[in-house]
Amino acid sequence: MPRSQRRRPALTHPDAAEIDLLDVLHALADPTRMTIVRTLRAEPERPCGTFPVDVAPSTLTHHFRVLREAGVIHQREDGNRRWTALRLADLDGRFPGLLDSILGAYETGPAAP
Amino acid sequence: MPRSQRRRPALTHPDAAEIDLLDVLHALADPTRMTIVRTLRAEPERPCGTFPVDVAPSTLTHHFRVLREAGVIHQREDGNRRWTALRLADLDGRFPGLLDSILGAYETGPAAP
DNA sequence: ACAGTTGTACGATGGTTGTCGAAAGAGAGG
DNA sequence: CCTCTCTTTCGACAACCATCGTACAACTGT
Repeated sequence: MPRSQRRRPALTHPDAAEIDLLDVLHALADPTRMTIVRTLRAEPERPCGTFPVDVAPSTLTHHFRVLREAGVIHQREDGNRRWTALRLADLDGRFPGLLDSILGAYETGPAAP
Repeated sequence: MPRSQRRRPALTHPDAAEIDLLDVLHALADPTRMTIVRTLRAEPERPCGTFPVDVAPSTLTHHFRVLREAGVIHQREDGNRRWTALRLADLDGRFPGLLDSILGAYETGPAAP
């Protein structure tokens, strides 16, 4: 039986119209989550365990939930893996240009010493 | 003796080059602070006590410190008052277009019910 | 059936945060 | 001097958050 038919808490994603800006900002205001989002922009979809972050798996699950409940990422199940993708269209539909602006600002580089 | 010469902890503002994006995002990811910044964009400078927020004065002081240490606002003392202003030029110099993009996104309105 | 892989759930923990009230400092004005 | 206004500091509190280890569940392969 595939996971999508299991009797377990399904992956909850907010509607595009329900995405709250403050939730998005809070989700992005964390170095680990920012790394996840940046990695995800370069590649359309990617399994959970393949992100260049240095935290425990359970911590990674926590960060994915924060991003998912904020409406930043989408996760789908496929066999044993959970594929993660940016909700680019939804985010850009609700807040045009915002994600590019924030990610672009991040590329400007860290603060000077 | 004016306040600027007092023996009290001076107002510390980070250098423009030291402004960290994650700190800015975290500072803006709060409804009270977002209201402060939005109010500040409409008016160039404004005394502390005149913001349309519904929190205790000590809480307001706390939020001003978060915004100031993130480099979002500048505060100067004048007699009995503390004038607060957006660091628009510094912010836009470091992260061009970012603040407009975020505030514009906020004007898009709250999440649908 | 069995072992390996992938990711989650739970419980705990130390740190951070938003909130407030009470007290106090500093200036303006009488 | 005394009082009033504006704002801060301190101490406290509950809530939240990032982190981890352990245990577990589901799928994949042999």
